[in-house]
Amino acid sequence: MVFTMTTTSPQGRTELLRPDGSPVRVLVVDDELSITELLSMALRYEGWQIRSAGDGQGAVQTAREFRPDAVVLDMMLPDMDGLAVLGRLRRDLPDVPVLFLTAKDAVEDRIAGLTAGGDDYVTKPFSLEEVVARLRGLIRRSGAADRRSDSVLVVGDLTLDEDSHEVSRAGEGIHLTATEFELLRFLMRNPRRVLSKAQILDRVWSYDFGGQANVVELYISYLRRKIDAGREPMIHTRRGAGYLIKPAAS
Amino acid sequence: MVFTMTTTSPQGRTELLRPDGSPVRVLVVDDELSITELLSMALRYEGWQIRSAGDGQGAVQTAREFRPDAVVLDMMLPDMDGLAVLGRLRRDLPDVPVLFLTAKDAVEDRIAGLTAGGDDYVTKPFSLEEVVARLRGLIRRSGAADRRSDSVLVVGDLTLDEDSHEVSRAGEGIHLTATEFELLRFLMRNPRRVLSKAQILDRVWSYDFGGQANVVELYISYLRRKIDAGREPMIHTRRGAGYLIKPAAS
DNA sequence: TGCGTTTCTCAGGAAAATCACAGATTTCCG
DNA sequence: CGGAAATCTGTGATTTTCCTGAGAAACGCA
Repeated sequence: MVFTMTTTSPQGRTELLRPDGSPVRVLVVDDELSITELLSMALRYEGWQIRSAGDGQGAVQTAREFRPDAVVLDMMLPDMDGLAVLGRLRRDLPDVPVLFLTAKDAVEDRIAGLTAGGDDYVTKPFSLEEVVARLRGLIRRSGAADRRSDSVLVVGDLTLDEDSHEVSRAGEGIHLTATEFELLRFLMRNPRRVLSKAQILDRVWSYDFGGQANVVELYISYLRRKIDAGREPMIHTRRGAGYLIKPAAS
Repeated sequence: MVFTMTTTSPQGRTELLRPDGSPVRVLVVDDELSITELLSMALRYEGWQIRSAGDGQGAVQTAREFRPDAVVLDMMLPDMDGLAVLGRLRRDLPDVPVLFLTAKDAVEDRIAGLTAGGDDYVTKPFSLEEVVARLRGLIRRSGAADRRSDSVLVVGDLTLDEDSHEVSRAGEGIHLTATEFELLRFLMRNPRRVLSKAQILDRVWSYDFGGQANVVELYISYLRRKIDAGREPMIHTRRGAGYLIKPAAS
């Protein structure tokens, strides 16, 4: 199936659509309600259609009739092993890409071989930006074989490549740390739109982050040094509201 | 049949296509479900169309109607000998190339005779990179005999010949061990793209590897000594994300 | 069998990234 | 202009991630 990119979202964001123009469908499987709720909300915000399940049984059943374009699957389910669920899912939907959720320390053993099939995983606790980015990648790549990968975000003379993790402004390469990269990606995916510190914290930092809220200020400061240094600034503060990024020209 | 190479895959990777533009078809035959699953997933990711069978009977039957462009065949099947299956397959598809899967300790001379006919084999446990590479080779050669050049990967002044296993940078030959070669091949097949340690491990090491994840770091270190030694580095670390290779120029 | 090569584990150390804290600076508003 | 609130940023502690030397074990080959 070929997914297309359009910029017709009400937010003015780029979003993925199925060939018939209907929204992408994602199935979320996790036994913790708080996680499925969190993910459902974040993914709906992407304009996707979400269905969720709390166990393997439900997952297989829902998948059969919902026919999702991608699945987010917790490896630790009450009724069956993540791999068993995967097997059943694959029987009905042979090509559906799967994003696994796994505990930080359980990573190495059972994930073996899974990323080789084009699937991917994130460790708990994750950040929503990470999940969304990985899902977008999976969905994009699962599409028919003949489309250019549109993995580059552009705002003014600033570009960010999600595949190579390369960032450059006015042609000049810029090195960013992992957190800086995710923050900039979030900003660039929402250009000209004010994002509150709370929103940023919720999206870019993992859901169990317990630190001081001013990390956002700190990382905005880091980004400015690297992105805006000496140039016309692109990152702006809206005092009392948040931050936004926009092309330097306007 | 002549297969053509295009670079239009969503990953920006080179991929094989049949003359009519339809995907290459591969039949996977193994009695262990986990193996057929693993291979199916990995080969689908190459953009190929996969069908699998769990025994000789099913293999012959599936082959008859699926008409694959290549077959991956475990020599150890429950119902019939690998040779018998081969014979039957050849009756319907005289020219289809076969990649044999064999146990490490299996008698090699039996295989040796078979591979003389343009077939090939890998021993279990295998790495996916190896299987994919061999299959690509078989399919390519079964098509037209005269597109040797396609077996050379080039990134900047670094070249790697998948047929002769020769590697050179700036014209200077470099000796690599088997593992180093496979790692470099994987990197070079995905230039300018960040590959996580998990992806690399899943692809380059055999599916039953149970060791420490830092072998990847170790072999990256080895490669750097040989590839980047003294020169402008081509292998880059994206801390917290993975590694990527790109031409020294940019 | 014996020797050189290759693969891999282990562990120390270096480097980088993350973040808390607090003082400096800016903005807003009366 | 003055003060309060909000934001910015320098410093350094802590944690995470990565690199690589040394050596053990497995392998390949004569």
